[in-house]
Amino acid sequence: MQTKPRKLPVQRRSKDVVEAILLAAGRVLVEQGYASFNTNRVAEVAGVSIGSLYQYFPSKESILMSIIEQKREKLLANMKNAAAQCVGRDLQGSLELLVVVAIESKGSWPRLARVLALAEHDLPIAQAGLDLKSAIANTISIVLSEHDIDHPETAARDIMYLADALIHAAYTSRPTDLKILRMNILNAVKGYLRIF
Amino acid sequence: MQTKPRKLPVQRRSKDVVEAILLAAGRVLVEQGYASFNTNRVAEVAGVSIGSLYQYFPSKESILMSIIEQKREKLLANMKNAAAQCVGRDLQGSLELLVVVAIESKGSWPRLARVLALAEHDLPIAQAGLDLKSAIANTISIVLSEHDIDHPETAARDIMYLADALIHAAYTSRPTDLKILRMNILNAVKGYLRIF
Amino acid sequence: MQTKPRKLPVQRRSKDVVEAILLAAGRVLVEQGYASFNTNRVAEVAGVSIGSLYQYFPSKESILMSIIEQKREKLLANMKNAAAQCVGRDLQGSLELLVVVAIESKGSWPRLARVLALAEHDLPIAQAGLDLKSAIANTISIVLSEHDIDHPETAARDIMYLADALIHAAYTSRPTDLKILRMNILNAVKGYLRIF
Amino acid sequence: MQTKPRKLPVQRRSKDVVEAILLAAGRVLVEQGYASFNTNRVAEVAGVSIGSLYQYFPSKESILMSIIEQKREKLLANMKNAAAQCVGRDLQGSLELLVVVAIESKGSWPRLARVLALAEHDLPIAQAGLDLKSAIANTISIVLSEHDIDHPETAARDIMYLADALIHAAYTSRPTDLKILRMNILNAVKGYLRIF
DNA sequence: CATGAATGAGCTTTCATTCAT
DNA sequence: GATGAATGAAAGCTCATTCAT
Repeated sequence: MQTKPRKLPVQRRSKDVVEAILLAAGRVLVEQGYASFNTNRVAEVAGVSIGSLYQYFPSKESILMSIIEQKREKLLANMKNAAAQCVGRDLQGSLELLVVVAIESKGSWPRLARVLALAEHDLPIAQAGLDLKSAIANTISIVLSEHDIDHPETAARDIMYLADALIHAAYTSRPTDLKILRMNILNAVKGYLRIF
Repeated sequence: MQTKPRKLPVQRRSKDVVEAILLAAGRVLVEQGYASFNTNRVAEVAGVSIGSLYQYFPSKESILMSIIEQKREKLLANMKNAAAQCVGRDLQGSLELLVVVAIESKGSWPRLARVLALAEHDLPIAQAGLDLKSAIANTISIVLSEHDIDHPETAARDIMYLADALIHAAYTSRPTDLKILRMNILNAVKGYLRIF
Repeated sequence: MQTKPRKLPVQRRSKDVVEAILLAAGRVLVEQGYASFNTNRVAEVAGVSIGSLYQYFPSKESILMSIIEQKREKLLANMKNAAAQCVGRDLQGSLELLVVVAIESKGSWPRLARVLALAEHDLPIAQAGLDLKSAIANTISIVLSEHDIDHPETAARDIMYLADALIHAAYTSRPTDLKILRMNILNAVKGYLRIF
Repeated sequence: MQTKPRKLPVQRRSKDVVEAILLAAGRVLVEQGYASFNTNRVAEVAGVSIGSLYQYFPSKESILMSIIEQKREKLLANMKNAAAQCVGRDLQGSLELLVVVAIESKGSWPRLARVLALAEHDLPIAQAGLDLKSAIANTISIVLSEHDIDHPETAARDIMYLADALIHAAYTSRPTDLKILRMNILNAVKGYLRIF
């Protein structure tokens, strides 16, 4: 199974098509579920012919991978940005920044995040995706190290999962007060790190 | 789509068949992934004819639901048992008990637990499964109420997700020290509840 | 494919079972349609195990054939009886008698009669059923001969179909006045035979 | 169950495929019977892949419906045409015209007509098919009204069934003299209508 | 004989992918 | 490049029939 995009979309038009496909794929995943996710549907929703879809994505799986990478790249960028702003702050302030970014990122597509997690299980390990995940964890880990947290890598990973879980829980039930959510995550993280 | 078991396995033999199917389904989910989960494969792994599978499960989805219910029923029983032992204890001691039970339950099939949690979103709402989830949350919620925790229902739900996330994170990377895992969860929970 | 009943039901109990199966088969055909007619369903509706059903009917088709034969035997008996009473009457009176019998026979299970008539084409030619059909036509044909009708065999056959068609038409739309139906059939038959 | 054609065959090629499928379906129905009618067989006989079949027909049933509609549309057109030519004629002449059309239509596929009648029993009520049936009856009914026949709707329906029955009877036995068939139907109809 | 669990061929339908236009 | 009709492997599911109990 091919999983790398068949060609890099260099031209303007190509980029639009790729973007439309990824958008449509996200919509299908969220609205119809992973089991109903199929290339014909995606192409239709994207307003693109199935032939064109295969021009840019060599397989169904490659579409999923691309979405995952896309989302992770964005998250990584945001996280790096937040980490940069952490310099000079205390740990509590730093965590706050990171949590806000996490909520903003996942919170804007909470259902998609969940479906992608399911999809990732089914995918052949895509190094690109894993590398991004590591990079994100690493970004957090560096912030933690600067405040002398033990096992910063493990802690970073745990914190990511922990935040994800609470964000998901919040968006699963109805109306979500983001302030409270932020506070809850922060408290859990601080508890985990034993900062009181 | 039918999702209720077609005939209740009353006889010994039937119970064996149903058990074999659920076991096989779990193996397929864990070893081959959600996308490869299909009735033919499950029947084959279970050593049962496809016809027999459909005698007991009216649809592919009903198998998933049954596993989820089975696992949740066991967890609920364990949780109720733990909750009973919580009477008279302080909050910290109670939480410790509950966390241990959660780790023991999910920890014995961590990968399956994860796939099921994610797969659930792809399923038509199965009231039985949801009810069990509520019942579990409720069991925790009652313990929390006895110690005057605010919003015990929300807290109970969040704690469940939080614990799941850290258990999953722990089992995803390799060797897991259960004591440390327990402590980490407990700390996060205590932080979430603002008990220091 | 086996089509003859596997054993003649000599004992009382056997007769009941056979009767129950034929009755159930008729109900299934009428209520669920030919496509939904299957041995498991018939056995269930009959309150008989699928094993027992196959004790008395070697195949699905044999059940259909048996119903057809059963109904035809009854019709044949009634027709013969009517034909006997025709002796000495004029043609018009004779036809009236036969038409009344036809209406009474088909009219008591019009929907089933229709399905069976159509289903018969799907069956391997069952000599028993065909023989009965011929016998019925023959009974009519003899009456016709006695009044010097040309081509009495063809006429007999045509009259049968003609009557069936009008009976079916009548029962397809709602409330049916049997007197009018009888008159209509009689008029058509008389027209066909050119008796005015 | 889907029953409406999935995509309208606008292009030349599509039309060919749809036509091939309907033709093949008719052949299978006639040569192998309703019970042996299945999509794989139809696709094979049509020389089309099973996938293509499902591009144009969303279900097995939709194929049946399409044949029924196709045949009825043709019959309706012929009937309307005949009815138009009836203007100014006397009743006897009008009936003759209609009977000729009926014989020509049904007579060209007598066995198929029968199987379709059986199939129709199993189909969810397809409004299109029913409407066509009504339209045909209505066409006849209008002709009858113009000659002051009582209950023209009922009479129209009865005549349709009556003619079908005699056509079927004629084609069921061997060689059929169409002139005699026409005369027989006409006589029966005239008898039914009490025109002598 | 009665039972009904078990079987598996075979049917319906879907969907990833290709390729002629 | 774009298109979308066509393909067919593969999945979901049914049901006629058998056979161990």
